[in-house]
Amino acid sequence: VTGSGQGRPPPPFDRSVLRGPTLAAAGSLLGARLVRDAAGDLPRRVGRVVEVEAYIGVEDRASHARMGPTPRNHVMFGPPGIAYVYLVYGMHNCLNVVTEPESRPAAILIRAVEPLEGIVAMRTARIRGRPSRSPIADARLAAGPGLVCAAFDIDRSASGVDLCDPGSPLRLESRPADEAAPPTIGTPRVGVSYAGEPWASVPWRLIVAASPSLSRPRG
DNA sequence: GCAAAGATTTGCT
DNA sequence: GCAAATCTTTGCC
Repeated sequence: VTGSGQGRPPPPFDRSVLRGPTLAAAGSLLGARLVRDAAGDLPRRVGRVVEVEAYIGVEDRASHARMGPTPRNHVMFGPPGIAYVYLVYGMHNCLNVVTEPESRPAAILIRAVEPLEGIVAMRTARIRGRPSRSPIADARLAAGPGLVCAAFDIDRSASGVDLCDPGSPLRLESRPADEAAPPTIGTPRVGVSYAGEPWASVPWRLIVAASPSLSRPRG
């Protein structure tokens, strides 16, 4: 029905892209939107994906899938488009998007998003339960894998959620058609030196180079 | 059954 | 620049 306000909602992220090669999917994910629907007092939160990391196959010694299916990582061995959320260092949650066909374990870690909507809600979620001293700049609200989950209220209960389902309160949406694909570059992944070579050095961290919301270590 | 390290973030030296 | 916070998962006995 035309003229009835918003028009039809944006399409969810294309699952067939996620079913394909993980590095290509990771490139397509840059510029996409991470969306958390409004809930209670909190309005809708939207962020533009600007930093991701690929973890591909059991042979990738940096991947949680390297030891085969376990209670923690079994989602990685399932169908593409599903969220894999884990707890790291006993305190930070990290959000991944499962890729490639079922039984082939691979995932893309969402390392940083640029806040677009619901910035107040993101700041509220970041500060909740901790007396923050210095103020947080808008662009830095989700500038790291643990911070993305904190700003969007994502924890392990979201593991298994279908991020390509338009009805999911937490989901991915495609980059708007009127927005150009951002220039991107690849760099080594962060915090995986334990994996040894070549896994510690492969340039599977993809970033929107010009973004002010990249995670801290590199820019 | 226990010890060790981890796909991080923050605050202090 | 470095170490603490904090707890789950993994590896080895």
